[in-house]
Amino acid sequence: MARRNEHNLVELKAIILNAAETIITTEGLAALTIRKIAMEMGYTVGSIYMVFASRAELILHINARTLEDITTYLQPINATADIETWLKAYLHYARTNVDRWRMIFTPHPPEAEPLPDWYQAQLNTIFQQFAPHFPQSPQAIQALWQGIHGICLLSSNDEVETAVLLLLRIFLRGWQSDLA
Amino acid sequence: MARRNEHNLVELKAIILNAAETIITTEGLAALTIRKIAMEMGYTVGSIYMVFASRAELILHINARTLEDITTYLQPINATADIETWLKAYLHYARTNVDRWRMIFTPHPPEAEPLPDWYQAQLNTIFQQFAPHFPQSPQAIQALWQGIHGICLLSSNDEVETAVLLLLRIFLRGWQSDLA
DNA sequence: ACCTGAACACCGTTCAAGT
DNA sequence: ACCTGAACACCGTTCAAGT
Repeated sequence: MARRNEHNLVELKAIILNAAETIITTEGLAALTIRKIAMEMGYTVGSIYMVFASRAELILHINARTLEDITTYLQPINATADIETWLKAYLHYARTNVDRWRMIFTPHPPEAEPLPDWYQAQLNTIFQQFAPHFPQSPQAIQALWQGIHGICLLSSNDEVETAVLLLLRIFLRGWQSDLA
Repeated sequence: MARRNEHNLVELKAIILNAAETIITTEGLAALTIRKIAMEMGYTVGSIYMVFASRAELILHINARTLEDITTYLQPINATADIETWLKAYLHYARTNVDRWRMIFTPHPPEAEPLPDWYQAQLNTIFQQFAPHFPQSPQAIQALWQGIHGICLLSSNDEVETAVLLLLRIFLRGWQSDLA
C-alpha cells in the first residue's frame, strides 16, 4: 500500500469536502466522522489529516463552501429590490440545506479561537442586502439579521417563513416610524 | 464493592445533576462526560444509568432545572411592569450562566424525538412577560422572543444588551404604529 | 512524497457478577 | 436492590513504517 499519487492535495481536499457534504446531507452533522469520510472516499483516516489539521478545521472549510454556495444561489435575486422576495429565497435555501446551513452558525462545538475574518466578512456580504433599508445603521441590520436567525434556529420548519416575515414587517415599520 | 445504599434514587438524581452542573459551569458542555460525572460524585458510570437512560435524557433534566432556576430568578422582577428592566434581568442571567443557558436551546445535538410538552410549556411561561404588549398575538410574542435569542446566540457578549434593546424598541414601535 | 494501519487516549452504553 | 468494573463498539488524532 501507500503512495497512490492519484490526486494532488488540492484534488484531495475537494474529494474530502464532497464526501463530507454527502454524509452531512444524508445523515446529518452528528454522523460526520473522520473514519466515515475516509471510508466514503476510499482512503484511510491518515490521509484526511494530510489536508486538514483537525475535524474543526475541516468543518470550517465545509462552511466556507456553504457560504459561497449561498452567495451564488442568491446572486440572481440580489438584483430585485424586493426585500421579501430575497428573504424568501434565503429561507428556501436554508430549508432545503438545513444541516449544512445550521453548521454555519455553530462552527465550533464549545468555543475555540475566534472565527477567521474572511468568515465573518462573507457572512456580512450576504445580509448587506438589508443595507438600503437601514442607511447608516449597521446595528439595525445586524439586529434584524440575527433576529431572523433566532426564528430560523428555534422555530419548527413550517412556521419559519410566516414568523420571519412578521418580524421583518414589524421591524421595518418600527424603523420607518422612528424616522418620522 | 457494590451496594452502598447511602442514597435513594431521588437523592442520587440530585447528586448527579449537581455534579453535572459543576462540570458544565467550570469546563463547559463539551467537557460533560458520563465518566467525569461519575468521578466527580465518587461513583462509577453504571450508577448514572440507574437514574438516567442516556446522556440526552440527563441533559434534558439539567435543562429542566435551569428553566426552573430562571423562573425563580425572574419572579421578583415579574412584578415590575417595565419590560426593559425584565429583559435586562433575563440577559443578566443568560450572561452569568452562559453554558447552562445555551443548552436550553440545543437540547439534542442532531434531532431525536420532539421535546416533551412540559419543556416547551415552561419556556412559554417565561416569555409570557411579553404578552401584555401584544394582546391577542402569540405570533408577535414568539417572533420577538426568538428574535432576541438569535441576537443572544450569535452576538459577542458585550454587544448583546444594546442589540437586544434595539430590536425590542423598534419592534414595539412597529407594533404600535401598526395599530394606529 | 504520499499513504497506510496500528496505536493511543478517549467516548457512551450495557450487563454479568458481586454484596 | 444497589453498585461495580469490565467489556463492546465506537470516537479524533498521531506517527512509524512502507512504497
